[in-house]
Amino acid sequence: MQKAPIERDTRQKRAIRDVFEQTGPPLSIDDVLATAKAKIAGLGIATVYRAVRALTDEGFLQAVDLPGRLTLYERADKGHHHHFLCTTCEAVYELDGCTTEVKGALPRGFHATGHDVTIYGTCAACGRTKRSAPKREGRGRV
Amino acid sequence: MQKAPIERDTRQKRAIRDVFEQTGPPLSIDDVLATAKAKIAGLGIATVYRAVRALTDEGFLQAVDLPGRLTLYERADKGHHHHFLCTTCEAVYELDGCTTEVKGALPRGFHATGHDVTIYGTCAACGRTKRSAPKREGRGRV
DNA sequence: GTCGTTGCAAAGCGTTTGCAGCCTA
DNA sequence: TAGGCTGCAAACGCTTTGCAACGAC
Repeated sequence: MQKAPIERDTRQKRAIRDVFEQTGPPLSIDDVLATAKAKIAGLGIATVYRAVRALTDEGFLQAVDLPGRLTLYERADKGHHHHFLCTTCEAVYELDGCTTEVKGALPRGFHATGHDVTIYGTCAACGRTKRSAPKREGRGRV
Repeated sequence: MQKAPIERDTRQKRAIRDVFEQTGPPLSIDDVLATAKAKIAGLGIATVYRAVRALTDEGFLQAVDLPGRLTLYERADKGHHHHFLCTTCEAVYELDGCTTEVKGALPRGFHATGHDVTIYGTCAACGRTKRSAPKREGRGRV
C-alpha cells in the first residue's frame, strides 16, 4: 500500500492559508493569487491551484460553485449557509444560517445527504441605485 | 439601431431542437451532438453550441449548472423544478415540483427573484446495490 | 541528503470565434 | 441572389501537469 507523503510547511502554503483566514467572502483563484502575491512576490498560479486543492482535500476549504461563474473557495468552518447572487451587480453574498427547508418526500429509495441553494435577486446596493448597476466584481458578507 | 437578422430554419437547428423535444433529462452538449449526428452526419460541435445558445436565448431551453459538472440543458417548459445529484453514480435526476421553501427573511434591502436548489444523496439504484456503484454517466426522470 | 514543493511553460479541456463556402428564403 | 448558417480549425480562458531547481526537515 502507498504511504502518504509527509506534508511540508512552506511560505507559499502558509501565505495562501492566511488569505482565507483573514477574509470573509468566497474568493476566486485569482483573488487568492493577487492577495498572496503581496507577501510572496514570485508566487505562481499553479502553486495556488495546488494549495487550494490540498486545503480543500484536508477539509479546511470548500468550493463554492455558482452557475456561470468561476469556482470560488471559502473556509469550511463557517457552518451551513447559502449564497445570494445579485443579478444586477453580480456580487456574491453569504446568507448566514440555512434559510431553506427541503420539504416533501423524495421519491422512494432516494436519500438526501445535503443540498446547495443559490438565491437570485437584487442586493440592497442595487435596489437603492435603480439606474446603472454598481457593476463591481465584488462580494460581501451579509 | 441594429435590426435583428431573420432566423433561418435549417436541418441542423431542427435536428437539435428535436433532440430536446424527444428527451426528458438534461443533456450535455456532447449528448446533443451524439444524438443529432444520427440524423446529420457531418454536424459540427460549433453548430451545436450556437444552436443551443440560440435556443436558450429564445427561451426554449434553460441551462442546468450543477457543481463540478459540465453545463447541461433542458427544455424550459417543464416548470419550476430542481435536481437530485447522486453522489455515488453521478446520475442527475429531476425532481418534479419545487420541494423547497425559502423561509426566513433576507437581509434588509435584498429582494429574491428566484432560486436554484441541488439536492445531494444516494439514488434508489445505488441504495439498492450497496456495493460498487452502477457508475453510469446516466440521468433519469423521477 | 532526501524528497516534497515550487515556478515556468506546455498541455489539456470545454467553449468561442474567424472565415470561406453552403443553402434557405 | 442576398446574407444568414455551417464546418473546420484556430483561438480562448481556466485548470492541470511535466520537469528541473529549490528548500524544509
